[in-house]
Amino acid sequence: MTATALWGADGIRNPIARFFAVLLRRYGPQHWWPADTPFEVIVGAILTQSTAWTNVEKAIANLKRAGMLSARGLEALPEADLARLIRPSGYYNQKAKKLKVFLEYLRRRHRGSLARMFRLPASQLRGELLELHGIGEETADSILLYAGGRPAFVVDAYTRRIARRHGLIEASSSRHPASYHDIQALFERHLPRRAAVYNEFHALLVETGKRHCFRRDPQCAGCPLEPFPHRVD
DNA sequence: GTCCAGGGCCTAC
DNA sequence: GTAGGCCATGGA
Repeated sequence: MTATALWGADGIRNPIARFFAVLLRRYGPQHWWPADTPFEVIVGAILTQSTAWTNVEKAIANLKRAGMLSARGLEALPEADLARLIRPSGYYNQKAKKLKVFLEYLRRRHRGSLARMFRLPASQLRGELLELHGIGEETADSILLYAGGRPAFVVDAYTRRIARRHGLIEASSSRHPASYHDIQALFERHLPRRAAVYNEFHALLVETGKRHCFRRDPQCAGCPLEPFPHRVD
């Protein structure tokens, strides 16, 4: 995937497309999501909530080592044992409960089959996932995109921060900060509606965010993205 | 010791 | 509707 293939060779008009091109050139394809199966993606999406991925890797490795990284495996595991195995990912009691809630939903609603689950229209599936305790908008979209291959742009803390600092979203009057939906709609409006594009872009935003876009350092030293505010409608 | 990470829920105003 | 507290480990 190249930016010119996506937007044509005659120059890239919108800042969002330019950001994508710059990041792809700088960091290359990110090969997300780092998981062997869609089920592993979903487990990872829950475990990575407000948690460094390195800690999630340890938890996933524990589950694999125990031979439990499957719907059947996790269902057979008492919640306390599950919590113990995922301990390195933090918030382990909360996350054990969240995983159990999802497993219950998968079994009851889709007879335990992810293939059945992903047969639902994306908007309906998103709505059902949001009903579950422990799955909010970002996790639901991560599941749709990275496990289901659906074009749902994922908005995470880095995406928000980068969009704000680089002027892609309105300098939020603190009374009306841009909502998840606003930011998602902004990106989706300016990108080809393709899962592969959303996949790569979000991964690249996280990569540059981890490197340059720190919470308490608006300097963003070394950031490859254009620093000045943009008007994006 | 302090800060932060690929959020989400709950409660109090 | 939204700000603030809570959940918790591990690396920098």
